[in-house]
Amino acid sequence: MNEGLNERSRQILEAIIEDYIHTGEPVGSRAITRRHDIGLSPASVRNVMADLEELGYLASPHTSAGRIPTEKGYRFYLNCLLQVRELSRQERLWIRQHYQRRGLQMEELLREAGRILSTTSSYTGIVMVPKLESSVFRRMEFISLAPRRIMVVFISQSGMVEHRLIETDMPITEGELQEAANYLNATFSGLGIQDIKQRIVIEMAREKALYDDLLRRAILLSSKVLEDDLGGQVFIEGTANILEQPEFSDINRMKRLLRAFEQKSLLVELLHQTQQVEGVQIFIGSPSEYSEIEGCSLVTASYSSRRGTVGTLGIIGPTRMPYAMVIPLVSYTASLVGSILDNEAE
Amino acid sequence: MNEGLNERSRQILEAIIEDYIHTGEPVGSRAITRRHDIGLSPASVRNVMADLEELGYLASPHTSAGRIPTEKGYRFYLNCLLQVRELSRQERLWIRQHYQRRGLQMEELLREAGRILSTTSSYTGIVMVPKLESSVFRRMEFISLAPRRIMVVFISQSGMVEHRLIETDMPITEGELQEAANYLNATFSGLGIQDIKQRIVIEMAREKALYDDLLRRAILLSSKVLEDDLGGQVFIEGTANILEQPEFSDINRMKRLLRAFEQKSLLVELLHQTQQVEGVQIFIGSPSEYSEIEGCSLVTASYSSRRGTVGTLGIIGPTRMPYAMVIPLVSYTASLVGSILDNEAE
DNA sequence: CGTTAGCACTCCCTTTGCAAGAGTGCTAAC
DNA sequence: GTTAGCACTCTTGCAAAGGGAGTGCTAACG
Repeated sequence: MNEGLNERSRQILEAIIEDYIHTGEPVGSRAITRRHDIGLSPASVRNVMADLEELGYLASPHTSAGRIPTEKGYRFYLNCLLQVRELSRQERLWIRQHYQRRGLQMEELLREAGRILSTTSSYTGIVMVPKLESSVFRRMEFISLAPRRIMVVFISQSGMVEHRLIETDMPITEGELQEAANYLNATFSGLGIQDIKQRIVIEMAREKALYDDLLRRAILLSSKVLEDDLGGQVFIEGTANILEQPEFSDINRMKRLLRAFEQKSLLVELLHQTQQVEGVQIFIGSPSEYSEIEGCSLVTASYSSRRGTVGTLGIIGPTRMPYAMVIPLVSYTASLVGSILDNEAE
Repeated sequence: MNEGLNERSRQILEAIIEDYIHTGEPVGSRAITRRHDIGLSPASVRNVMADLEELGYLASPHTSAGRIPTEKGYRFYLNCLLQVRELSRQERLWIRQHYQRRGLQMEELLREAGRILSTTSSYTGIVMVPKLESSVFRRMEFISLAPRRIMVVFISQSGMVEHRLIETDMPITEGELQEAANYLNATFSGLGIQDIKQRIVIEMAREKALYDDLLRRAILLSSKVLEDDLGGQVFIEGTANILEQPEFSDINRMKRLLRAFEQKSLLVELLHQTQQVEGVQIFIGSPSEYSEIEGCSLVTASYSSRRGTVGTLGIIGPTRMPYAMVIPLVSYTASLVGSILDNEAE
């Protein structure tokens, strides 16, 4: 775990990273000795820094600048050096106060969570709406718009609402629709979407065996509704915030990041990856792998309600980020959102 | 209409504005004589330019730069000089092809329209979803989530779907809800929301006189649903596009614009203002009035379906914008969206 | 033998000065 | 009325110079 760094090296590495997080400037040996009490002269610190650079934890932008942490440096810092403090009671209270508006719909709640994450961190908040896949069916309604055009409204246990338009091959009357809905609601209510999909496949297989025409149609309808992935939307709040960071004074970097925000697919992918994992996840954008968010970190955590709905939220900011503040914020927000979802759905 | 400018001044003003729109650089007298055939020497052009500057149509960034159009200059250009060509059949076809995906829900259609506006203009597309106020009621459904918690799904004639959560003072059973919905649907279907609101006020007034408890509740429910403004959302698509424009190499301007995009309220206000007007509207952001979008222009047009739903769409870009291309694009898009809405709602 | 002071060196950043270029406004001639 | 000529202004680019910050090395110190 300590990766062969002795106590002194670790201490100095930590000092450098924390100073760098604080100022954003490369940090030199003298600055360290001034700001931290390590009982060494700048020259000694320099020796250690040279070692750390050789080991790949630090880098220097040019010969006569100070050092900045590398990706590897950050990783080590996050794994071994950083101790995340818990939020104090006051801080918790302060965050909780932002969520006071009750009776929010799920979508609004999550958007709000993104906004709050963004403003309290002064970075960009990012919330992935739960995939319907991961939720529990409550009810669906069919509303006939035209003989062959049906609006389907779909509600999950946790209060997610999705609607979509489907077109049928044959006209269906309102009455038939109503019956179909009743049948489906009675059959599927309380089941996970995954299970329902499987059930549908089975039912479809013996479709011809169904003597009841209506049931057949109901099954067909529901399969149409569920065939596309619902949900999985991403809210990004506070885009402008992150651009205040000095690392984005480079206008091209800024544009690249904005494009990535607009695209969203990259973020969806990343968020989805961390979905399963318990606790706070930190993803550091490397120039090689995810160049769009080079220089950025994603701090995320999954939230979930008791009903099993699962989504991810977090913040995205420059890798040079006060993790000691951000990590508990994200973690607490995730649990808060989870419990609000539980309450709201009652 | 010609505001006292003689033919020559107008010709030169047009030449300057068009050159400026094209290059983005202040344009000097020699450049004019080279690129346009006006049979005058640079010196003569200079005289005219000095006059135009005096009259407020042009300005010079500094003594020895060329001239750039002022706001007033642009206005005159738009009113008197610019002749908007119609789109060719091919161009229409080309745009139409982007809208091929059928069966889109209204929301998705409008978002898509924003995206298409953005990519074809290479500026930022902006679409205001119709205010529910302006639409015609089709149907609502109540879905009971908990004894006192009801999800209301609201559908307009043009296929807009809104849902919201309401809480009631007293528990209502599913059966009662169903009856209430039936009653409201029967009573209000086909009426404009405005009318319905009035009706509700009247009904509420004689609430006590209603012996039927259920009807009273139904009215109460519907008033709760309609009390907040629904709709009026704004989609902004292609933010990153506009930032490619050289006028936004100034990073602060860029940030200001992004903040305005995030805020949206300013845009909602502007779009709402132009809602009533027929045809393409152009709004030029002035440093005095709407400083957030200083240097930007909004080119908008209302779209409407036969059912009376009305929204606004358009693009936002730098004031230095090829209006001859953008205006017909916006205009055609508005009519296209209108007619798609008509078809989709059938 | 680890630590430290001293010092030369490197590199960035800002300032300064200068020259080139573009465009104007004015005046005088056509 | 139009145009050529010219002095003037202002920006832009470039190069040189100076200051500042920080390093790496070496030699001395405890």
